[in-house]
Amino acid sequence: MADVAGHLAGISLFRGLLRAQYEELSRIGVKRSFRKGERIFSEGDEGTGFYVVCGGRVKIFKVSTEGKEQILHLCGPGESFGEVSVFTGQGFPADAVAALPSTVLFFPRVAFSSLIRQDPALALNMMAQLSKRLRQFAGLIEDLSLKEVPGRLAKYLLYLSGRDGDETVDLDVSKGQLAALLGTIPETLSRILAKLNRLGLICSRGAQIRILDRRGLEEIGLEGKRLP
Amino acid sequence: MADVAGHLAGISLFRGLLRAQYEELSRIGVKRSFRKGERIFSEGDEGTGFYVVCGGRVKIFKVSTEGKEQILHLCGPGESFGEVSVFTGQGFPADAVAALPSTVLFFPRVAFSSLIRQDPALALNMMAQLSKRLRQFAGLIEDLSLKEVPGRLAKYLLYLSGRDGDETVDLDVSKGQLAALLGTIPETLSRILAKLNRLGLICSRGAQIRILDRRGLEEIGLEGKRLP
DNA sequence: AAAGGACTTTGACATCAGTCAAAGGGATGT
DNA sequence: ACATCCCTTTGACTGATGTCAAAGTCCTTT
Repeated sequence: MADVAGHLAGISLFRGLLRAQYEELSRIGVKRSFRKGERIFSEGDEGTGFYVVCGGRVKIFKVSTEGKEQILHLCGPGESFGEVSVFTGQGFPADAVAALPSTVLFFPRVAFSSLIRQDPALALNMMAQLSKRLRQFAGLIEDLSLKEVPGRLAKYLLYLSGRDGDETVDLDVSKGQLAALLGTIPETLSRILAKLNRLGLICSRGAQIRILDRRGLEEIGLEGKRLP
Repeated sequence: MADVAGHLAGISLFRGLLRAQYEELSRIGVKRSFRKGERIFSEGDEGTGFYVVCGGRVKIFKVSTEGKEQILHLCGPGESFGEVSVFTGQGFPADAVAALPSTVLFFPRVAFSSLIRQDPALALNMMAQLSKRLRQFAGLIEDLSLKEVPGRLAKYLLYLSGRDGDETVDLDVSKGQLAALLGTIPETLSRILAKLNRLGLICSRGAQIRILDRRGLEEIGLEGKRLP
């Protein structure tokens, strides 16, 4: 229990709450562990609550009838998922699988609802979380509909390097998963990485990618320039 | 004022509030009118509040550098938009334009925030609204990434006919706008409509479309079947 | 009724990206 | 060290969809 309460402090969804709320949260939160690849829920399952990632990584995704996968979000420690079904009462809108060995906290819907009713700060944090995800989804829609794959990849590389401020970025997911994140397939991703290498925009060796021409990537990822 | 208060009762975001809250809402809400095509806000504009549509229709969309447009949502009477920037404090994530002559209520951010802090019912309604939009966006991402245009169109036609329960549906948007909603262009939409006609799945005359083979549309829109 | 303009349709074409197949490379476990 | 498996890369090909251009249709305005 003390362990659970410790986690709560570092989770943005639970920032700035009253002491009593933390105790209540750690009382209703249930810790669950999943092996890599293990399924947490499936699209359409009844949403009996939502989750917060403690450790590992959880993949939220959709699958087509032909088996192609589109990742909606990769949730790392401190991030929540499955909130949507708490507030709409329908089934989960997507699948969730542990992309790495993962530990999560599960908060049952009813108990959490009554908690959120009592604490405006918790409600506002939740609205901020939902809004953030909505903004991210709007960006993904924009990318899928209005950018070509090279543009999406360039933007993603800039995003990764922006976090570190570094010229060398490490892909934190396999290339197959990166393809699913960018709305394409591994073969296409591989070809475009090769092309960016040839053009001297990047220098990639395995999961390590050195950015050689940031401006060039910006033209492709942000300004819609096409590859020659 | 009485007029404004009258509107509030029928808006799902404001359902089930205390009488005092309605009065407060009608006090802080500002009515604004827009001509057809008039811009309400642009992506990146500072979000000083959010909107509720009273009459008309508001288009929320993204535009690519080449000018292609992807509609995120068409907001009709009773629907809200621009909420995201209330809770994240960043600029609006997309553009908003009146698709028809429209009247909206504007709720300034700060005043609304304090209101939501006082009334858990309003907070829960807002979370439900955000969740609903999130679910819709997840569906759009799925469609854009995992379905081809015929599938998206078939699904949309089924959606329209489901509302009426009727075999004949009327497109409530121009075909150009429908294309932007489905993530394609008018030429492609036109060709696919022609193909569905040829195959005997529908019979379209202008904006009127009669569904001749519902099962066939379901195979295309829901099961990923390809057109011959 | 005529004229103008916007929306829609059709055709020819280019191209991006997915499919299928096979080879290459790297990690893991025996 | 070796074998196996999985991920990744490359090649040849196909197909869906966007681009460009022109013709057609509908609606509004004069």
